[in-house]
Amino acid sequence: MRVSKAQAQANREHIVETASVMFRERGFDGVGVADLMAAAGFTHGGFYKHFGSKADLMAEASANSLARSLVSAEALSVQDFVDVYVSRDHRDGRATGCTMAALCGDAARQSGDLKSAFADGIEQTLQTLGEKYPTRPDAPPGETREKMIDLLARAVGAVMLSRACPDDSALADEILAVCHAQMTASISSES
Amino acid sequence: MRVSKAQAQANREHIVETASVMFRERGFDGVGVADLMAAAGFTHGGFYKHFGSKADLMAEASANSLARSLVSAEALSVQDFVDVYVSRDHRDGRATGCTMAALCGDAARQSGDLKSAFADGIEQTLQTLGEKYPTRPDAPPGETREKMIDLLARAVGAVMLSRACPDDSALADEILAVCHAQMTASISSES
DNA sequence: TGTACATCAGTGAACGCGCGTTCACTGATGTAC
DNA sequence: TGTACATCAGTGAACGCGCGTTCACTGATGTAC
Repeated sequence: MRVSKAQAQANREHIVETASVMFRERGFDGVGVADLMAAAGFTHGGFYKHFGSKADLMAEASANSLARSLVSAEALSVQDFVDVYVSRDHRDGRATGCTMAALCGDAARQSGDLKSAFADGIEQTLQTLGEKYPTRPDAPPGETREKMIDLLARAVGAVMLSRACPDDSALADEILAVCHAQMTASISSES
Repeated sequence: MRVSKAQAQANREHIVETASVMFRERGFDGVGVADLMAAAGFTHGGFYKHFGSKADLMAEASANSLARSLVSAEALSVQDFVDVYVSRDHRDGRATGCTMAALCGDAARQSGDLKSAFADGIEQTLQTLGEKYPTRPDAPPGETREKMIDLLARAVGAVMLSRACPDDSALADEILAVCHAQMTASISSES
């Protein structure tokens, strides 16, 4: 049952989108090709008409969701980013949250292709955040970038540590609340 | 071939130790029971004489390496901790480095037992770091703990983001260098 | 202290199962005339 | 525009393989007398 070119392209995009959600929820190893294709509404055999291997899809789905997360980031101030990112909603919504926080631990053990996708995503995030950050007239060159790198590491670290704690533990919430406050203080002391 | 009680206990500890290294290197899903037992010098069948399941060992190995990492932390000042932790050596030595940075992404998807081990490890680390941190006489209660939570999140986030970048990328080194400098500035501005 | 027997850490074959991947097949789409 | 044929997205059975776990067995250790 051949399908129109446009439909095939739409199906492919739907598979990538489904994969990016499932990978964030369960990790790369926690999602099987058959699992994924069933969730997308297909049988597993057709997978290899679209992708060379599962590893190829992992890289493509990661690149996709890393780039996509910036769509919302572009509309936010740096303080808004912190509010949205270092929050219980984000911590509890792994499947639709930031790909860095969901998968950077797994990415460390993957191929260069996958890591390149992550590096590109990190770089784009730093650019987008930097453009939203108010710069002092006398600021040394690179100061904004340095602050954004530190801010991103704090945000990712806070969410990941909070997620590693039991679901209703006080520590999980404390990590988020404390890091949110400290990051907010860092931002406002500059502007 | 039965083995003496003391030998059996030593063998068990050796398996836990081997597992904690292999899990940090390859992730929980990347290490099979047979793999692990072979690396420890045994055949796989004996595994269930020591542990109820692979998940049980995952929790025990995590608790073990989370507690063990404090042995070195106890001898360090907070600045020494930052120097050792936010470094290329640590980033490139996943197998023998901090369990939080190696496995907290995986921990988020595991059972409550495993997450409890992580929460305990985080709590112990915060305690140990806090005891090393100089407190101002007029500091409000909880200030030290808040600073240590933020510091730990920054350290873990920096190492994990750096590890997610391709092996020889400039960005991977930049993240470490920038976060190290920012964290150092945060520490010295207080003492 | 010496003997007889129960215990149990470690062995290695075997279990069912799900994995990533391949392949012959189907039939609607796209194309050539 | 209509017909004949090639293309190829999607199907579903099948592949070899490694997974976590079980089990009958071995034989040195630990224990009871």
